[in-house]
Order: sequence, then structure tokens, then C-alpha cells
Amino acid sequence: MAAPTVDAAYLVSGVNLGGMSQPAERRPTGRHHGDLRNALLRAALELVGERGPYGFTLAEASRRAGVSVAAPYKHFADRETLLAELATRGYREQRNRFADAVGGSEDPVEQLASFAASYVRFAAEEPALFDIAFHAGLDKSRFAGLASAGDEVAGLLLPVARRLAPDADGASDLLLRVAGAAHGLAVFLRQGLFGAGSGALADTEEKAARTARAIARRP
Amino acid sequence: MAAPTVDAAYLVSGVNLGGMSQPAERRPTGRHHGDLRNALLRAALELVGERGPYGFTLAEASRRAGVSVAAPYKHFADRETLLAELATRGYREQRNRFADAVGGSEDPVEQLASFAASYVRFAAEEPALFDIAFHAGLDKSRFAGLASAGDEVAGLLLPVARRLAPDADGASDLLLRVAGAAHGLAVFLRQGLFGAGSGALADTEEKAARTARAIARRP
DNA sequence: TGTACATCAGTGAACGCGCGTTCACTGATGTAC
DNA sequence: TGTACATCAGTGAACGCGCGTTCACTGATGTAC
Repeated sequence: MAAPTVDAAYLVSGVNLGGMSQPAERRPTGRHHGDLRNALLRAALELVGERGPYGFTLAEASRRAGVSVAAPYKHFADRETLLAELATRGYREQRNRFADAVGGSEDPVEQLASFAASYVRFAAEEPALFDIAFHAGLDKSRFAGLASAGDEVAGLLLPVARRLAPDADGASDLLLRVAGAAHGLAVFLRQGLFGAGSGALADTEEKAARTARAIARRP
Repeated sequence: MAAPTVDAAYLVSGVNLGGMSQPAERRPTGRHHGDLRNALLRAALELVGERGPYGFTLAEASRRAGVSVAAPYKHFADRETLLAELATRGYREQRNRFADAVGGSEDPVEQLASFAASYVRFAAEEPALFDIAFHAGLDKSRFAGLASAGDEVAGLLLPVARRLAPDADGASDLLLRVAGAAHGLAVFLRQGLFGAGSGALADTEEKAARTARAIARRP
């Protein structure tokens, strides 16, 4: 439950860039931006966070990065490719968080409870990544990395479920029901059904954990 | 579980219009369409079904209704008003379905199980209404009818949950966890995680019902 | 039954907008000598 | 250390597109007489 807080800047750059004008940040001189690729990814994340999964436009991302609308094409084939890169990073971040969550216990029931809470927390802390991964309608056949990143998440959790289920089908059923419950609660939280603020988040995490336990104990 | 199948045409017109050219259908003569308002609502439902909640445009709906792009403004104030009307109808349809589901049993656990299955079935049979109600990002403060239609759904189900919980807060917690689980499973079904076809639907309904029972029996 | 008329649902053209994408270009940078 | 040059990230202008919305209009319909 002590997963480190990870913000959008970290996800995009691998380094927390903090504010826009740190003294350590090298001022790009002349026509070169310096780190446009990551600036665009960060702006996209910002936009989706503010406007939802369909609120992202290359033009607005360019504007926020302080660059012409043509510049992104030096770094991404097209609009969807940029989005797919963020989706892949979202799945990777999920996998890391869930690995941490599952690692905190030996009891498979508690592992699933911790996974469910972690799922809710991810949706709350990285709403843009959550939206892109689930609601942007990306074409998975076009971006092979996307599908495999998603499969990795399942691969991490199936063995846990398997310890509570008699066979592979039972494990899959159990995992999907736990994940489904966490997903629904995460969406409700984002829609404000549980109120706002960190109290609502903690409350929803706990709801998800309790629900996961109920499911796991009555497979 | 014997809820009648209700299709989009019914929801929009109150009468199943069936094919586009029934003999009984009065041929609109001259410049008047005859039933443009409903034709637009139906086209909107179709569009959202095909392209997702942001795939609806007034222009395309007009085209499908065989009418100029200006015509819709004789029936709706703007694009969002049309969408809000569909969302309201979606909530009303949910309420009807859930009332039927809950009416089939006296046991509150089975009532919640039946509600959860019904939730999944609604999402599968009326994907466009489901999307509009949950994912279209409508401004509830602008459309008062929307919020009250949503509240009616909760009002129908809270008494059921109350029979299993010690107080109002417990009932709310229980209901939201059951609804959340059903919601997540419904979304997963729509994303194809459980395969396609009526087998997948029945399977997911059953998953939802089992999950609801597990939650209800361990409040 | 026939006629004059008010109504109003739908027309078609136009508007301004923001989008994704392309293109020839330019000038700062790093490298080879 | 200084100079010539290749690279290539970013420019700015332009394209075609589809959108939401407005506007003056028209002609089919129903009604009053």
C-alpha cells in the first residue's frame, strides 16, 4: 500500500521534471526545443486529464509545448501513434503498481484485495493514463506493443488467482470479476459518486479491497 | 430475468417501428418529414452505437434522416440537448429494467443478483444508451431532468440494499459496490474481454450475479 | 365545398472554427578535417 | 583552434475537411370563413 506517488512528468520523462522553469533545466537555444518529444507526451496527458480521452488534439498539444503544429510530426507518425505510446506506458505503470501491491502479502486473498485497491488508486492518480488505456478506442491491431503490454498485466495476476481457483478457467473468472469490480468502483470514483478529495479515494480503495475479499472467499 | 427485449426504435418512438418502409408507415409528402424528431434521436443512437459516445454529430444524424443540417434546430436547441434527451431516456429504461429485475424475488440477495445481471444486459443490449448515460460527459447542471432520472434509479434500489445493511450508509456502500462490480463487468464485456455473442452475455450476466451474491452475503 | 390565409417544418447557402497533415524552407548544432 | 559542411528539428503557410450554428426563405398543411 506504500506505492510511491508517480506523476505524469515521471511517466513521460523517466525523471520528475517538477515545475516548468527549474534552474537546472537547460534553456533551449535557437530553434531547437530540447525535449519536444516528452513535452508533447506531457501536454497530451494534461489535455486528456482536463478534457477527457477525446479532448486531445495535436494542435493544442503543440501550442502548450510552444511549438508549431507541424513540429510533432518530427517525433510521431500521427496523432494516434502518440496516444498509443501513452497507452503502452499506462499499462506498464499499471503492471509496476500491481506488482508492488501483490508483493506485500503471501495470502492470495489479501493480494487480490491489495490489487483491487491499487487499481482504484491508479485510476485516481493517473486519470489520463486510465482514460487513454480504456476509453480512447485505440486500434490494438495497429499497435502491437499495446496488446502485449495489456497481456503482461494479466500474466502478473493470473498466478495469484490460480491459487484460489481449481483450474485456469476458474482463475480467469475470479480475476476478471475482481478486476471488473475494481474497474467499476474506479469509474464511479472518477465520476464523483463518492465525493472528491483523498477521503473519497481512501474510502473507495477500501470498498474495492472489501469487494475483492468477498469475491475471493466465495469463488 | 424475462425482461422483454427493447430496441432503440422502441425507446425513441414508444412504438417498435421495425424496418424503414413498413406499409403502415405514412409516406411523408412534400417538404415535411413527418417524424423528424424521433428519426434524429434514432440516428443519434445508431451513430453512438457505431462510433462511440463522441462519434455523434448533428450533421451526420441529419444526413441519415435525409434532411438538411439546419433541420434539427427546429426540434432541439443544440447538439447537447438532443444527447441529454437520450441520456434521460436511458436512465428511464434502466429504471424499468431494474424494477422488473428486482420484482422477480423476495430475497434481497437474489434481488441484487438479478439487478446486477440486468445491468450487464442493459449495457449489452443498449450500448449506445449506456455510453451516453455514462461516458458522454454531459453537463448535469444544465439538464435538470438528467440528474433526477439518475436519482430515481438509486431510489428504486436503495430499499433493497437497506434490508441487508444496518443503516443508510451501509446500504449505500453495499449498493454502490454491487453496481460498481456490474458496471466494470459490463464495460469489460463491451470491450470484448469475454468474447462476443450471446454466450458471452449470458456468461457475464452470471458472473455479475455471482459477484453480487458474494458482496451481499459479506457486507 | 371552395377559397384565403397563417403557421411552421424543412431548405440551402453561408459563417467561422479548429482540426490533421503536408511541404519547402531555414538555421543551430555537431563533426570532420 | 578554426573552418566547411551535413544533418535534422522546428517553421510558417497552406490544404481540404467536417463540424455547429445562423439566416432569410418557401411551400405544404390545417383552419376559418
